[in-house]
Amino acid sequence: MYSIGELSKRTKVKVPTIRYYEEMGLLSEPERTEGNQRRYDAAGLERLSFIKHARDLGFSIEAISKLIELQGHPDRSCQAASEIAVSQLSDVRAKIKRLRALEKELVRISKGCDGAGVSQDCYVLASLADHKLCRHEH
Amino acid sequence: MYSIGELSKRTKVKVPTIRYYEEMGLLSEPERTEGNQRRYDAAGLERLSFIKHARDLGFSIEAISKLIELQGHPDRSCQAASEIAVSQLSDVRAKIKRLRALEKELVRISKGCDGAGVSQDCYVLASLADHKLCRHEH
DNA sequence: GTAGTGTCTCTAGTAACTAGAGGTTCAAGA
DNA sequence: TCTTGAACCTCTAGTTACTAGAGACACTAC
Ligand SMILES: [Zn+2]
Ligand SMILES: [Zn+2]
Ligand SMILES: [Zn+2]
Ligand SMILES: [Zn+2]
Repeated sequence: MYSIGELSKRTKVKVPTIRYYEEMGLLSEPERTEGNQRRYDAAGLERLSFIKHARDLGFSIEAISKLIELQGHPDRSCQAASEIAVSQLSDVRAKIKRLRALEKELVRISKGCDGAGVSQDCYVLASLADHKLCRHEH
Repeated sequence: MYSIGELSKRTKVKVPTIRYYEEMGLLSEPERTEGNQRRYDAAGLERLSFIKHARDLGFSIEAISKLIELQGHPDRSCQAASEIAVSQLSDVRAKIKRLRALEKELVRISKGCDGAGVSQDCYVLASLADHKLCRHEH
């Protein structure tokens, strides 16, 4: 049996976050000591590792909820899991695309100013004031 | 003079967001009609366009505050502006890096499951349960 | 038995908005 | 001039995924 602090050390998930996951329904309520402290078993540890891994990969709490629900029903179709993964991938790709556009623009903007001048002539400020100076869509 | 709705149309910033920017101190309080409605002049429109553009480029409200402050003092050094732009660029690059790592992993994960199977054998669920299946750092 | 650390619940704060309630003002047409 | 409907007002609360802090209790080791 692990205390919440033990679990935290093993999973690198902070203690308040573990409690938060419980409140959100991702973790089922663990046993308690007579003094009301949480005690987790191996299954609890596994479940939290799953959640941590999914969070690290950018899945939302809601998506993880659905995945865990599915995990609890081994004979159900995994179509939902596949859809969640695909949608997560396309989210990530959309974000990358947007960030690359921003990157290009920001490179131009920061190249245009070395910080040695004066606010009035600053290329950074001028660029923000006028989208027409932009070379790319964003 | 523009009403808040006019301003919203011209800048594509939603009405409640304009009020929010005012509350955050990004926009100075505009004149009001006798009936207490906001009326903006050309300077207000310009200011909001600046904010919108900076937000589109991912700058935080706090960063934009500093940039606007600088804009109000044309003879000050623009070093701060340069630093803000550089730091924004490196933020964006860090995010891209992380997302690319996630993308690789998610490609592997979603390729491993077409949704036709059953939860018990699902590669998506197995991958989330076991980081050792991962091919990349993330 | 006591000290010190860990744990408990509860509230509030973070970023940047967004939604809704309940009420007032404006502009245009009859 | 009157009316009607859209736009506007303030205020509160909700969103996401936590994080921080207060004040009190539990556990472990010496
Ligand atoms: Zn400059
Ligand atoms: Zn631009
Ligand atoms: Zn599957
Ligand atoms: Zn992994």
